Amino acid sequence: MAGEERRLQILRVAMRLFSQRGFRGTTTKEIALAAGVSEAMVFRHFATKEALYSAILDHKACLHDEMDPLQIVSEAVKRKDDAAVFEGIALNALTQHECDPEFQRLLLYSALEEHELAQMFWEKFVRRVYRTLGNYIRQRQRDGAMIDVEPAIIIRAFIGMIMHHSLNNNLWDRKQTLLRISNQTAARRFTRILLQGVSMAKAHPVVAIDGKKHSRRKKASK
Amino acid sequence: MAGEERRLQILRVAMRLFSQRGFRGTTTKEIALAAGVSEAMVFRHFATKEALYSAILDHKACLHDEMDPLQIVSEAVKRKDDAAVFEGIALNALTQHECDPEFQRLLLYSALEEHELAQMFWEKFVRRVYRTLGNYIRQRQRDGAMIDVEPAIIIRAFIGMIMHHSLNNNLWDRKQTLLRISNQTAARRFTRILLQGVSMAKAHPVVAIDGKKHSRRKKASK
DNA sequence: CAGCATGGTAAGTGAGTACTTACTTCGACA
DNA sequence: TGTCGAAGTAAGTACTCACTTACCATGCTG
Repeated sequence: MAGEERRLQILRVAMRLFSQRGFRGTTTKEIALAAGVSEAMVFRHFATKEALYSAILDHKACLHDEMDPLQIVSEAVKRKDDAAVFEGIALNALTQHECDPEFQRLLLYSALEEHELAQMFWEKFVRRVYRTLGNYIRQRQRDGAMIDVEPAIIIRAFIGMIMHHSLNNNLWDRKQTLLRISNQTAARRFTRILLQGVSMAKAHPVVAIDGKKHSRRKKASK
Repeated sequence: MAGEERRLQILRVAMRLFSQRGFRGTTTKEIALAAGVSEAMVFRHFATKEALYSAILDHKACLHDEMDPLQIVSEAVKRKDDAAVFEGIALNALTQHECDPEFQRLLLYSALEEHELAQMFWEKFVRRVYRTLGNYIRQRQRDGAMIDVEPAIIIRAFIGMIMHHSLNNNLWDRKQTLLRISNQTAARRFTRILLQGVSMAKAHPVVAIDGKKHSRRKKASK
């Protein structure tokens, strides 16, 4: 097998094992075995185990580098179609997490182990999401379409729903015993809750036991 | 130092180290050193490293066992004061995560490493939250106070906001550069978004569980 | 005082672990 | 055909790991 080809193969195998067992939990021998070569070959292609790990995170991270999450919904952004914007982002994220559950595990491991490349991913990717999506939200607030709270809070609530749902599906509750819905449905429902939650609609009436309505304290905020 | 006392001391030290570096990333020698005893003492109190780990998770988990998250807001539940119910739960969780960031890390590590006790925690604690909070939500749906979607979705959205926010604060963005708000504010804002998001208000007429009539988008004009 | 339970340690042990070295195989091509 | 370089390996090396053994010290009790 040619050099570059083998290198990639080892990389892929290692990626799988690292994501399953973490950095310290995976031995170079196991990687070699799973790749069908001797341990020495692993060290011919990657100077150290650490270098192999870094190569993997680099490889993964650079895929996400190019991707601007708002680009995929740029049409909807232009139309100011909030539902399409948020649903698009949600569906895209959920689908990606579903197709590549390795990545989430890898990222979590590296965050826990405080690997610098996890932080790099955060700086580059997450920060950009907060910036670009934040800009969009600010725009919509100026339009009078959304309540005037710090955009970062709205983003955190939204990303929280999505990430937590993904985390549930491929870490905690893989059988989906607590909640089994399609990504489409999840994206639609979460978006609906978020958008109605930040819309300008007046505070919702709370129906009490006696059936009387007493409006909740004037928009608790501030 | 007396036996039981030493045992607890080793447990606490190990808890700290395991939460920082994970199970495989922590050596028994380090634990002994940090506890100021010889390695042999660790093994006098805990048969194996695994047993020590289990003792820790047990210790932590049993604290959470007794705690019913709805109990803390039982007054509000009786009054059917949704805002107080959800805000109380959120604030309680956020505060706990802030006081004891070790626990979240420990739980994440053990979930990634597929330790059975992480699953036990999930089964016992999370499942109960979904059950009891689900019952409350169903009640409120019958009252006509909340939209008729699967309660688990609402719960997932809510817990997602909270957990993700905590995870941000003590794993990804400890300096809180992206969003720095008090737990009170976070609880209030998240609750507001959720409750308005699931209220019967007509802000976003997304009819159709069946998906027939998608007449959202009406604010394009602005 | 002997006996012994309790709290403690120094110095191992064998099984890994990351990484190295010295060697073989084999196809391309001058 | 000879040789050169790249793909590949078996068998180390030096070290770390969880766990053990054999022993010490103190103080309590009959």
